[in-house]
Amino acid sequence: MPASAQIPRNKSARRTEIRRENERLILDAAERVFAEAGFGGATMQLIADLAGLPKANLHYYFPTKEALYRRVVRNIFEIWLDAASTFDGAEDPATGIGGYIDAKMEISRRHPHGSKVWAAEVMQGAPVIQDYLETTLKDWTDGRIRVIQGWIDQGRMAPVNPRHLLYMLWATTQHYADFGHQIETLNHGAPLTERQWAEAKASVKAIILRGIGAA
Amino acid sequence: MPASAQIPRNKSARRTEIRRENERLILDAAERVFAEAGFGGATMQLIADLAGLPKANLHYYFPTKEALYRRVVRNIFEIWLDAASTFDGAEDPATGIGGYIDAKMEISRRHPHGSKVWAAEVMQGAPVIQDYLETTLKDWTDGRIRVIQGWIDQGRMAPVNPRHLLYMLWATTQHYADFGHQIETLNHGAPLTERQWAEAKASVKAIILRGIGAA
DNA sequence: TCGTTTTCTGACCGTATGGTCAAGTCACAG
DNA sequence: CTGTGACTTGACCATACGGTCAGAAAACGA
Repeated sequence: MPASAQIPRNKSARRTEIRRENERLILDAAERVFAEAGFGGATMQLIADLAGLPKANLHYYFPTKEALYRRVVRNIFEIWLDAASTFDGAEDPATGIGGYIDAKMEISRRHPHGSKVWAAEVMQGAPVIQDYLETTLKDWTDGRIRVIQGWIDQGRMAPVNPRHLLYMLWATTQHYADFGHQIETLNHGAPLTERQWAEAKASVKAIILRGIGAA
Repeated sequence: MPASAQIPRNKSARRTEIRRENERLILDAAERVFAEAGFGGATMQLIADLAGLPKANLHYYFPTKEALYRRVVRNIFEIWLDAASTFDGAEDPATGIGGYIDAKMEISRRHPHGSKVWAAEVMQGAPVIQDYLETTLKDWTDGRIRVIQGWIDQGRMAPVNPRHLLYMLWATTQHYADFGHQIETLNHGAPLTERQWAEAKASVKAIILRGIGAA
């Protein structure tokens, strides 16, 4: 049993690995470039350089610039939807909404590029993900509105408009990603520290939870 | 005194008029195209078509695409700063912050394109207006934080972090412009009605003012 | 080792875009 | 009416970009 042999568990494990690794490199680079330059301002050459691959290689894995962009947007949308689960298990608004704020703030912190790509896509009229807005997002929103309305009916929180509450949650949490550069500039040009992120989360939760009478 | 004479108050009033009118046409078209396609995706040809002028004429009034873009961004920044005045005259937080919310919501409604251009610019790291962030915006922010801190010290509102309160105000109000398309999609594809805008404003004010203990 | 399939890549192409220019047209002062 | 200078515009140019392709290299199964 020679130790030199590469352990190909199943057939062509190495090739699968290569493919996965390169797609990862390309998607990471693309997310960043799309975020920093927008779809129109991004160039395949720049993405290729950042990924450390020749441009032609990008077109081997992703046929067109738009296909690559689609994948980037879909990825962030899925991350975004995952955070939604926080909402579901909760019994009371303080836990459910507080947890949702924490989860979305964490996404803003961990995936600032993806967040910006999503924002830019929506701002430009969602040419690529309009169907997601009309189906998945709409269903999710309607469901969450029902949950909030339930809390209101049970007297667990003030009778606010659930839809606008949701918009406020989205706006406030995403702001820390999308306008991160502005926040950084107003923070003497330095990124928020661990402590400052905690302060931000606490502030947002404090104002909103008290604002809906669930503090 | 022949009535036919064009009343040129000062010299070459007609030419001044032509220039002003054309710059207006170009800036309006540019604001919209930059908002819908981003700086990189916008083309001078598209802006020219929308303005109803030949492309070469755009370059007569604005030497480069970037110069045109600069003007668009500066314009929205000035509108944005004007709304800030609402903050100043107020004695108590309910009036000051409530008025600021109204003013910024109104800007989101009246200038959705400009708002998006501004957002995209900041998201991309503010390559054009970085100096504004570091000077004007920073000064304004510091001043307003002092005002809010004053209210807190006087016991007129809860001791929230003034900076994060400001961020929340910006985020929430701009959301109605920047994510207007998403909001419209979730509103059965229709723009918000007069009544719905009023509801939005009222909801935002209710939650925030109660959230800071100024309701 | 050998043939097959997948991955890699430099060179190339057609097009679209920002910008230029020279020859016009028009406003207007004298 | 005429000269001057501001405005207009179709035609043009250089460049950059998305995308293609043919052939080399590497991985793989037998």
